[in-house]
Amino acid sequence: MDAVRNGKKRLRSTRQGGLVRDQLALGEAFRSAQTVFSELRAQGEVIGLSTVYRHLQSLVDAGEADTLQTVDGEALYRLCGQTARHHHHLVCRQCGRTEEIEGRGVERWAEQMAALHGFTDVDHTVELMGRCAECIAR
Amino acid sequence: MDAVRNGKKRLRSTRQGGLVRDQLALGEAFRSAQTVFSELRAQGEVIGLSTVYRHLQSLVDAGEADTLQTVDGEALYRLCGQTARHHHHLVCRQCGRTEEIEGRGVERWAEQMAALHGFTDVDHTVELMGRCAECIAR
DNA sequence: TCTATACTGGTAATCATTATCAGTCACGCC
DNA sequence: GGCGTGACTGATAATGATTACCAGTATAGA
Repeated sequence: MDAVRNGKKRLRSTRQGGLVRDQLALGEAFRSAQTVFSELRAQGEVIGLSTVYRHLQSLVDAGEADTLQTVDGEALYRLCGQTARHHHHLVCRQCGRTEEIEGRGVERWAEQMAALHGFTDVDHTVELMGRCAECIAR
Repeated sequence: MDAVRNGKKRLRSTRQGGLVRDQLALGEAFRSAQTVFSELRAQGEVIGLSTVYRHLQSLVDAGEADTLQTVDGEALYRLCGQTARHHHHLVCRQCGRTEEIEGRGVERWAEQMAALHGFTDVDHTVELMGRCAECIAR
């Protein structure tokens, strides 16, 4: 980790921070740090890979971006709906299109399971991946 | 990947294959490939890291082991209940104890969500992590 | 026993991510 | 507007898990 970014220290707004955020804002789909970095560089922007990672992490910490892991362990990011509410994702594994879905059902189920086995402090990871209507049509 | 291990080729039973399997059979908790490797080496067994990875992967392919990813992208393995049935896990993040849980509820929910958004071929990742009763008592 | 070939394991290569650290720049203050 | 502090930047090295290579070995059937 890299010092405390969300502690008392005040944050600065920088060109690079804006770049990362804007780039992420461009699409609906989840993108990896490497991808965002390449895209920015391809546009001729001057920015470092570390910086991209840092800003993505900051966005996640601030609750402004969502993150999830691919099966091969790569982290993907995307700007989060203003929804501070807890939610899950239904991701198209072909085009990356993502639907935010609400999971009251799962939440309840998770709680039940936890209680049933005497667990507490239970977090849950729930992601759905499939093929969206458009990709099927194609 | 490393050639096709579950194709037509017949499999051989080897000392190393047994070692990996036995080691995994020792505990209830999920363990990483690196851990299994270290444990075996610590016991004085002669085995290579590549081999451990290969056998763990084979076990997963054969449906004899379960695998899941930690938040930092490390793959964990454990022998699977004979249950060929689809199931999920409730893992204690402190001691690693794991309960296999059945998720008819989630399955249904996942299907509903998929249908609702026009997705098909939907896979789901559902893992619960918390603290088990014993760890809380301590 | 003999042979074909699946399996092994040390080592090098990948690849995403993180740590370092000197240089830069934003921002509050005078 | 000029200054100083320290947060931010980014090139590079390091890390750590996993995979690819490949020559040598051992298994199972003939």
